[in-house]
Amino acid sequence: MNKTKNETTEIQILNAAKTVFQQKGMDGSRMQEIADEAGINKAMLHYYYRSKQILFEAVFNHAFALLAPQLNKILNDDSSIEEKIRNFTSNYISFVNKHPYLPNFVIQEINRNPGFVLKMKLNSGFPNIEKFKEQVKNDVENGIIKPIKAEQLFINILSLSVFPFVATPLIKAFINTDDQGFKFLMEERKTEVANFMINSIKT
Amino acid sequence: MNKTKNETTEIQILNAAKTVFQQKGMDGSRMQEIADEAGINKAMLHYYYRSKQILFEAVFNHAFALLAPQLNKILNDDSSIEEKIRNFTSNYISFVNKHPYLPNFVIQEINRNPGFVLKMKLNSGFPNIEKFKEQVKNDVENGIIKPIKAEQLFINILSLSVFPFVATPLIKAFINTDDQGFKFLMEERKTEVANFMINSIKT
DNA sequence: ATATTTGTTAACCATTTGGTTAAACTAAAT
DNA sequence: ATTTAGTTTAACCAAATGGTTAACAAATAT
Repeated sequence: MNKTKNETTEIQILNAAKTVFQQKGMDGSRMQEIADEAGINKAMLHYYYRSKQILFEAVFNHAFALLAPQLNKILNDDSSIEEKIRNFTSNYISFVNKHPYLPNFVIQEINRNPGFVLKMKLNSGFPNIEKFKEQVKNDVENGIIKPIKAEQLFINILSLSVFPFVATPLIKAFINTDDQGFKFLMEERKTEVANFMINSIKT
Repeated sequence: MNKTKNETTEIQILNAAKTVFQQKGMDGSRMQEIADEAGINKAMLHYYYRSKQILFEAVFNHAFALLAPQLNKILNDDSSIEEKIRNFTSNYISFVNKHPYLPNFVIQEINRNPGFVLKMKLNSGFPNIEKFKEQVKNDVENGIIKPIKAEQLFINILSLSVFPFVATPLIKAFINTDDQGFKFLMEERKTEVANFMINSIKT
C-alpha cells in the first residue's frame, strides 16, 4: 500500500498558495491563479486540499507558526526586559525583510475572520502574556523600570515594530520617500526603536 | 426640466456601500449585499455609480478625507511637539471609537492597490511631512527634545496610536482580554501613549 | 503478470457575480 | 393634458468561480 502522496506536488501547491494568498488575501485569490503559479491543473488543488478554505487555513497556520515564536521571545523568555526589547525590535525587522507580506496577511485575515484567532488560542505555544506580566511587575517594584502596565508595554513594542510594515505604502507617501529610503529608515529602526522605548521606561 | 438627482437615494447608497466595503473590503463585498443594505434594487447602484470600482473609490476617498485632517494636525499645525503628541494620541483614539472599521479599511485597501495612494498624493491637503521636519530639527537644535529624526518620530506617533486598532483581535487574544477590557486599555492609552513618548524625547 | 491504489488531466457543472436592458413610473415644465 | 427628463424595477446575460467527474497513467502490492 502506498500512502505517501507525492510530496513535491503538495509542497509546490503550498508554496504557490502562500504566494498568492499572502499577496491577495482569501477573497482576492483565485484557485486558478494558485494552480497556474504551481504549474499544475486546478483539479489537483482539490485532490490535495479538499477546498479553498482548507488550503487557505494550511497557509494561514503556516504563516502564524512563523510569527508565534517571535512573540514568545518577548513573552516567555528568561532575558531581561531591556534585552527583550533590543532583540525583538532588531530581529523582527530582519524577519520581515525575509517575509514581507506576512504581517499584513495575518492581520488582514484575522480581522476578516476573528474566529480564527480564538481557534488558535487553544494550541499550546500560542503567545500568552501572563509570564511577561510577572516580569514587568517585578521590574517596576524593584525600580528597574518606571511604572507601566505589561499590557501597554507589550502593545507599544508590537506597535513600534510591526506597524511600519503594515502601513508601508501610506508611510512612504507621507514622508516622501522611495523603496530605498524606506528600507534605510527601517534599518535605522533596528536600534532607534529600542533606544526610544528604553529611554522612556528606564529609571 | 428636472436635473436634480434624487439625493436621498444616492446618500443611502453611499452609506450602505460604506458599511459593507469598510467591513468586507473591495474583494469581499458584493453589489447585491450593498443593494440589500440600502434597501434598493441592484440596478440602482449602477445608475448612480457606473461600476463597483467607482462606488468603491467614492467610499475610499470619503474615508481618507476623514483621516487626512487628523494627520495634518501633527504635520502642519503651529502647536508645540509636546502639544501635538498629547492632542493626537487622545483625539485619534476618540476618532476610532466613532469609526471603528476605518483605519483597517484604509490600510487594507492601500496595500491591495498602492497606486491609490500615489493618485491621492496629487490632492492638495494630502499630509506631508516637510513642515514637521523643520519643527523637529529646530526643537532638537534648541535642546527642547533629544536628537531624533522627524520621520522616525512621526512613524512612532502613528504606530503607537493606530496599530492597536488595526490588530485588535490579535492583541485581545495575546493579552487575554474581552471587549470591555480592551476598551479600557485604549482609554488608558489616551494619556499613557503621550507620556510614554514625551518621557522618551524630552530633555 | 496483474490487480489495486495513487496521481494527473481535460471537460464539465451549478452558482455567483458584475453589469445591462427595456419597460414602467414619477414629477415637474410646457 | 402632454411632453420630458429623471428614477426605479424585474428580467436577463456573459463571464468567472469553486468544485466535480470520469477516464487515464504511473506506481506498488500480491
